[in-house]
Amino acid sequence: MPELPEVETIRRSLEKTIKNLTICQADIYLPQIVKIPSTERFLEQVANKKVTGIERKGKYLLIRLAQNMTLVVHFRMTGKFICCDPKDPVVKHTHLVFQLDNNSELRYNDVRQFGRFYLLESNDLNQIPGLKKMGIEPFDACFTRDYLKKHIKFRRTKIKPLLMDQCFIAGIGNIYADEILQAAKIHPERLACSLNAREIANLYLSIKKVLNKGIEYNGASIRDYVDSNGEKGRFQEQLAVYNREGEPCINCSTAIIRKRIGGRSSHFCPVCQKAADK
DNA sequence: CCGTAACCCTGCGTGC
DNA sequence: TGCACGCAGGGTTACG
Repeated sequence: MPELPEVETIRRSLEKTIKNLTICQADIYLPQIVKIPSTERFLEQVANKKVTGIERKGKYLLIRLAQNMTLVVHFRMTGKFICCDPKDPVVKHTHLVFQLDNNSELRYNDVRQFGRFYLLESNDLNQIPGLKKMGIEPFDACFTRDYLKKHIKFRRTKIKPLLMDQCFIAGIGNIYADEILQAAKIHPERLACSLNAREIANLYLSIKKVLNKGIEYNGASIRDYVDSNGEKGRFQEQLAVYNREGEPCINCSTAIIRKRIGGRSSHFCPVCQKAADK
């Protein structure tokens, strides 16, 4: 499930493999993957476009093309790119194929079919609601401890769902939210407005530290995430709480709890991450 | 503003 | 061996 560190890893690998290549043509095998424009216009407009750069905003990947066009990709749960030889067998769940001018192919594979593609003029990206409403980038210079403090103070929601709210901060999903709260020693059900200055400072540092570590380890390969060269990440070996229900806490050996919070399964240490008194 | 739930979809684990 | 079922998960949308 590509979150910020996984998408950043994909971005970096694509920068090496497809930047400055030209897309000769594309084939769509699952039309619903392409949200904007129609499949016909998509195929027509993407053909013969040079890839000029690859950027990331939150969990979105932005493939910049010639003539001021941008191909936007959201991987959701199981989407991935595969760079390969055209002769390589087309594996199951391949929904989109781009033929490149160096006789290679970039294939989009997505078991759950939740991922989405958009092809737009670069100044029209606000047509994608998730980009228009996107919150601050955790590595933006404007994201400071004071910024976090200011925006957290009046929110009467639980801290974990807030961390995962893409309108609040961009790029944090279920895995990294659990890991960030563990690092900050904050219970996921604490109300955001109840955090004191010390806790907000810890949370701020933990957001940066955990996301940076995720990038450093090339993302987490839970289930079957791989980058566009088929490389697995190693962050899953560093997880302190996620997917560790019943296993001992790395600090105090207490069994890690799993609980549904805000409709998502959440993992935390009941001792290190104390709940607020009711 | 906040919480809950449905929806999209397939693979996998479980129970029979 | 195999079927039926429920669950997982991100983001969007609907509703109270």
